[in-house]
Amino acid sequence: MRLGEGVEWGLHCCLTLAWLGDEEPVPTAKFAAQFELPAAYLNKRLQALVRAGILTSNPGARGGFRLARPPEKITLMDVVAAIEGPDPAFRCTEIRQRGAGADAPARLFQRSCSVAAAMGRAELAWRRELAAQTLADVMAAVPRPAVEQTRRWYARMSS
Amino acid sequence: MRLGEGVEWGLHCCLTLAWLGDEEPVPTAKFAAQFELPAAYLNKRLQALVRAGILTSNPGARGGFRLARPPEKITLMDVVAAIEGPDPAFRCTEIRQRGAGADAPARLFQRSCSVAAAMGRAELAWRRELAAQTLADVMAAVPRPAVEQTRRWYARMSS
DNA sequence: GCTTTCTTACTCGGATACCTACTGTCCGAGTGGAATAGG
DNA sequence: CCTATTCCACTCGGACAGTAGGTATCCGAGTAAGAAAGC
Repeated sequence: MRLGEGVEWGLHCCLTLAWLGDEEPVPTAKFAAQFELPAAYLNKRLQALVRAGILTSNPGARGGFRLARPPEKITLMDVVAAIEGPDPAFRCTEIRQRGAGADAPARLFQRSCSVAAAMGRAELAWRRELAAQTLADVMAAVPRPAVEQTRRWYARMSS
Repeated sequence: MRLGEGVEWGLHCCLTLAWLGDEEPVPTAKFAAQFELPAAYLNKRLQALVRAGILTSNPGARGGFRLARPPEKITLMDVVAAIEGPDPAFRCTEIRQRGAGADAPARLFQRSCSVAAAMGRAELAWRRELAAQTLADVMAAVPRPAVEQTRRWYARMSS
């Protein structure tokens, strides 16, 4: 099982937007320079966040991305779902109904597969934990000097 | 994010072994027939379970797989970890240290990345939920007639 | 000085290539049980 | 009837091909800000 790199990128970009405040939008190129990432591909991921309503984008000169709502109202689940998509990690293909179960009465399969149910409970726990943490919570865990370092870097870049 | 199909296959095979009892080992071919799966590939996954100490295998005629310990002592986490590998789903690549953070004092990065820590908490919740459920628990959730159906199928195959 | 036009820089969105990892197949080696031959 | 040999079915383990999805790049279209030209 693997989460795409885009999740890490998206979270760090949102975090950067959060502590830069809402003064001016940040273009993809700045994020790409900050983290040494491929700009075009990063842009694809940020667009996914826009489609999910987490970011807003402004075209044209001095355009870029902003948070669509305050960091307290953006959960990690929002970001992960926006980038990874809505599909569950475990996908039941109903192998119980194939082969040996093919000629069994359909009544046996009305209740959902117990294996899928158990895996689903675990995944639900994961989603709940993600939904319980907001961008603001993560911000609070970052030491002040690191935040200042980023702020200074952005101030230097915009001059 | 996606879990490989092997997880579903492995769980169903273990479950089948659990309620067939420990009378005689089940070869890969029978599992493959039961679920209509490619035998050689399924065998690869079962070997992974053997390496992890969940199953034991007997070579030679009338050989096959058995559970290495009773179902109460096999958690879903054991099976998932054996097949999916030990790597975490979210992998922190420390992008905070690249670009803008490259010339920052190393002291800023002694504490682990807050984003990785938050994602790690969610993943821990997932693992805990998996570890809290044993094969015996999942067995208990399967209706009796479905179990009988499988038992009959195996009885018919071994004759 | 004010308005209009033009230029520039940026985002958006799609099309495309690449590459990793998952899926699937094949084959030779080794092993244990059963059948067979010999005593 | 007992023992030893042979044979067969099965697992083991690795090598290798195919495929789906994630990664990465490029380019044209549309848009907003600023510069330049005209009134």
